[in-house]
Amino acid sequence: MAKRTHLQDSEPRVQDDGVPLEARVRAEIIRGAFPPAARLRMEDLKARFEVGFSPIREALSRLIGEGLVEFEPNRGFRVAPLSREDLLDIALARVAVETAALKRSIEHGDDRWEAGIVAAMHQYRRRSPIAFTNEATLLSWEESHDALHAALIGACGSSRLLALQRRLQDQHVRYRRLIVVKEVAQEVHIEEHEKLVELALERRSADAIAEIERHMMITVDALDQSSIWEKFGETAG
Amino acid sequence: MAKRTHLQDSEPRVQDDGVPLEARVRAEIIRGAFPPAARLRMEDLKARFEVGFSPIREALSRLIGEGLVEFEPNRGFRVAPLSREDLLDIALARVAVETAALKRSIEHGDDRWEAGIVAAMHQYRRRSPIAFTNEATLLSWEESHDALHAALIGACGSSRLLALQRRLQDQHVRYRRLIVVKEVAQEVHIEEHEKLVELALERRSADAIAEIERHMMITVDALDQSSIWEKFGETAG
DNA sequence: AAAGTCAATATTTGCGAAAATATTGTAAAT
DNA sequence: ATTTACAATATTTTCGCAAATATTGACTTT
Repeated sequence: MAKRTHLQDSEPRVQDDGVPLEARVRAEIIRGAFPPAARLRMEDLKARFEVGFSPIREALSRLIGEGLVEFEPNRGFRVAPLSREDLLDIALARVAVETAALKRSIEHGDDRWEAGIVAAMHQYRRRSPIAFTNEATLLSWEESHDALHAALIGACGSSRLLALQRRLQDQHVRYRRLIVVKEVAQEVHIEEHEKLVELALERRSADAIAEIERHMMITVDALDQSSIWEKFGETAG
Repeated sequence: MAKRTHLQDSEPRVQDDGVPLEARVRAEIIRGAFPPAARLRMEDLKARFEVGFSPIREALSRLIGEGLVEFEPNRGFRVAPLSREDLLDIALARVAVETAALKRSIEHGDDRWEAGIVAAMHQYRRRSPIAFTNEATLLSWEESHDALHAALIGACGSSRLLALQRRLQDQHVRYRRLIVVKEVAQEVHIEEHEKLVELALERRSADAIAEIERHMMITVDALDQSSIWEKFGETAG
């Protein structure tokens, strides 16, 4: 008889089919369904996603490239760990990618680009609630927030810069989800984006870039003020 | 730490086998062993690399994230296609990543960083031959060239920027291999790098960045002067 | 005790058959 | 001649077992 090792029965089976397995696993990781650095045992995943070994290994292999999963030969896959240092690295890389892309967008963007930003900003404002009562509200807000950032660089004309921004943002979201978002003062957050949008539309490249650099530290600061890093055994250097 | 107190009596085949399959496939693709956009049939790869389906699919899945392979569900994998537009995109993204990393390196680099650059420049100069008579000469030159670029940004302090640079460089190399490198005037090429090294060591950030931006167009220009794009059916807009 | 040995167990990795899906080729209908 | 239908073929994709490797634990030796 197979011996029961440790069951990970906290989360029920994920069923959403028709969606590629890779997307499903990615969503689970970003959502934080697995603890950071958790081992991803094949048997567990097989049961959870109700597929065989091959598709799972393939999906995880893809997610390595997205920075969400790590791999060591013969020792399997694990969720990418979280640390303050890593978050700083993400913020750094995002600044590099996103400022370059924004600069180009500001140079080349037409009125369609402008309209996209205005629309995204509107939706983001509308979806910023007083409080996050349920998960749907949070997800809706997050989606509009990320869409605004995407709209701002939408005219950069580089598929690679766009893809990199998306990838780094996914990695960033894992950290954002660690804080009870209540802690993020909504008014201030909205104002920052309004400022950023304004600068972009006025084609004030340098100022917009400076704003992004500042903006990217929000998550770092918020997490520093919580006591999250201690939980991960981080020395927070 | 895996301790090996008693040796295995038969040392396994160390030839190709010690190298992970992913690295072998990547090398083949970068080398141009498969034509751009070529379909990668499972049976073919299985025969070529002498492994089963699973390891191949896994390796290819990883290479998607490196931008060397494309995938379409139920239609399999293919080598990432090449085009002038794509090369411009790579150059663009490289400028974004590499200038950000170089700027930070110049700000934070210590004498160890400087020494690394000087050493890399020396080796690069030594390995630049009058003519590329055989493949080994080419590979040796390429390695030293890429190592110099890595050394320049080595003190940027961001593992993500370093990884991105490496990844984009791999993609870039596929294009560089298209030209008979003879066409690249060696003296000019060396001089450009000497200039770049000089500016970096003198901590002239803005000038060094401008030099990189200019430098990144070399491959584009060289390929434009050849008639490569027509071969790919490119309109070369 | 502490460290080493070795068997028992757990887990990952590779393999090829079989299922699922796409592509091609042929013939009938418009 | 062009399109449609459908069978025949080719290819991808999944699955579970078996092999390879890592981990655990009980037992011996120093």
